[in-house]
Amino acid sequence: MRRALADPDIEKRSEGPVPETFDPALEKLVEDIIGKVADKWTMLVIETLEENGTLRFTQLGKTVSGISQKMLTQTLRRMEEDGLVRRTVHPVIPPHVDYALTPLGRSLGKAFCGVWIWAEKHHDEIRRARAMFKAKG
Amino acid sequence: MRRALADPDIEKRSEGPVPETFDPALEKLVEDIIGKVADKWTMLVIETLEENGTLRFTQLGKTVSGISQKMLTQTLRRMEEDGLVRRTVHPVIPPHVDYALTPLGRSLGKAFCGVWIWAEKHHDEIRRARAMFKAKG
DNA sequence: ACAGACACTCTCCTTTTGGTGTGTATAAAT
DNA sequence: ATTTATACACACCAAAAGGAGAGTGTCTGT
Repeated sequence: MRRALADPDIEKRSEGPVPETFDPALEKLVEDIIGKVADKWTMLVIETLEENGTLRFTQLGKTVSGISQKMLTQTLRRMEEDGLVRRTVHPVIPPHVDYALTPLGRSLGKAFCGVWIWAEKHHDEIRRARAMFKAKG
Repeated sequence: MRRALADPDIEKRSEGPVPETFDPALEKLVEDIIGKVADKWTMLVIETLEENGTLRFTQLGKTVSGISQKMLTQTLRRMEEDGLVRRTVHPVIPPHVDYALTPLGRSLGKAFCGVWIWAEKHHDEIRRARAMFKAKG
């Protein structure tokens, strides 16, 4: 993926993860999506909803450790816009709104799973790498 | 993963991606790692190095579309610190430095692959969701 | 009459992020 | 003597991210 390089001896020996069609607009969209879904809060919200099923706003706020109200609202809105969560408003008083993952959101959760597992699996290796780096530079 | 919820009827029906030990410090480390590796530039650099193998600084700059020199240096340093890339300095003049993925970096690339594939696979669905959201709100 | 619950919104402020442009060391080439 | 190439570092500045806290509407409970 991604063209370029003025240098001739690079190129080929590629084998990108996905068979590409090299549409620059689509590429931009995909990068945009990646930029959004790879957001820390998005990932944590997905994880929380995966584990707990449907949750209300304040419950989410308590569960996603360290998130501010503002960020929670913002994250949820964007996720709703992208079709990752379904927002259900029950018109009662006091207000009752709950959030659940859509199938799309759940599929993203699975895709992320690989990264979580990677992090859990390799954190030791990373800590050692950091120590080495600090020690020798 | 992650405790809490004052609500009793939540809890259980969990089944997190990874068998946890609930060490809060480790959890923080993992979140920190996620926060760093899920960075846009990190992902793009990994992808570029995966496709092209060893590259020099300026080649990377040209290949990773839109990255500034500053961000490239910064990203590479952090990746080096975390053991994702190996930085090799050839003491010649003019300077020659090249970068390659470590096995750890390559394994992260594979983990990310799932997210890339997800994005490529579902971008249509997302576009439709966005259109719907704009239309009805 | 007043407080409380809920799901926000709005404003203010600080921190972080990231771009641009300039400087540097050194030797070879012009 | 000047230019070129390389891999940055550093300083300055604009924009974006994100936290804190107050406000809002409406009904219920005291």
